[in-house]
Amino acid sequence: MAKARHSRFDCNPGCSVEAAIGLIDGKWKSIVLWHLLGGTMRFNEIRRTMLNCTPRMLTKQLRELEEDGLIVRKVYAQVPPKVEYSLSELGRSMEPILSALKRWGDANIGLYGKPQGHDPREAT
Amino acid sequence: MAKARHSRFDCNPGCSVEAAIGLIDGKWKSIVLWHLLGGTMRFNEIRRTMLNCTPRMLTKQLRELEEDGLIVRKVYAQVPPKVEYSLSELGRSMEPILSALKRWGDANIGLYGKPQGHDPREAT
DNA sequence: CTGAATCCATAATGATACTG
DNA sequence: CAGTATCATTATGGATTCAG
Repeated sequence: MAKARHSRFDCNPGCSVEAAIGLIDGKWKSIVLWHLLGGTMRFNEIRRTMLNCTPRMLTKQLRELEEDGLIVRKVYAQVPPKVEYSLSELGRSMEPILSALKRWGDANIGLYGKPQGHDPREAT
Repeated sequence: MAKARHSRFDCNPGCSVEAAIGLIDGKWKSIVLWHLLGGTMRFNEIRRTMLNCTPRMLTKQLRELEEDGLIVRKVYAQVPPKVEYSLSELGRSMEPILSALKRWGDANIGLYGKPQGHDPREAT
């Protein structure tokens, strides 16, 4: 959780909705988490799932997710570099939220052809 | 739904997670929706639940939610003005998401004393 | 009461190029 | 491969004032 990057608890102390949403806002966070539900992934592997995300942005989002304790970053000391990202326990506990988002999206905006193409549960 | 304010479907066509999250990001949207789960509310009534939200911001968020078809804005032609906001069917369908957020927040960040103080379900 | 108008500060995101 | 660095742009949020 590091230092409080989120000064967004100004709704009121009990507003946990705000707290929760604060961790998965940002343009790509929820997507990353969703993909990681399917298992460990490497940097470029994640990138390939969202080609419009620049490495700069991806790095930043990953770092924040890591700070918030939602994902785990594992670096292999080798050349070429290898870094793996996976969900922490806390991150995995967001599964209900992510699933709810997915279901809602599929039901209400899934107008773009078949909803999936990459259901994490059927990924490696 | 108006014109596509959300050009955030760049993950991939099936990425409904992104689509869904795109509708409730912003600093206050999820909070507003959460509160409206408890029933119709007026402008300042909503404001009082998040004192750090300026009228400008609240207006903007409400307009966007309206554009996206999540809430309904009802204006009474009278003086002083009276405007009521309530969830649309679509907005109400987000209840699972909002509940998931709330539950997660309560479980993982509810370190600020008793979680509620305003459970919409027990509001008027 | 429910906003709109204006101005401003900062944060978020993006493009591009480069590196160990 | 997994990032950094730099620059530019845009989006977001806020303060304040005004109005029907």
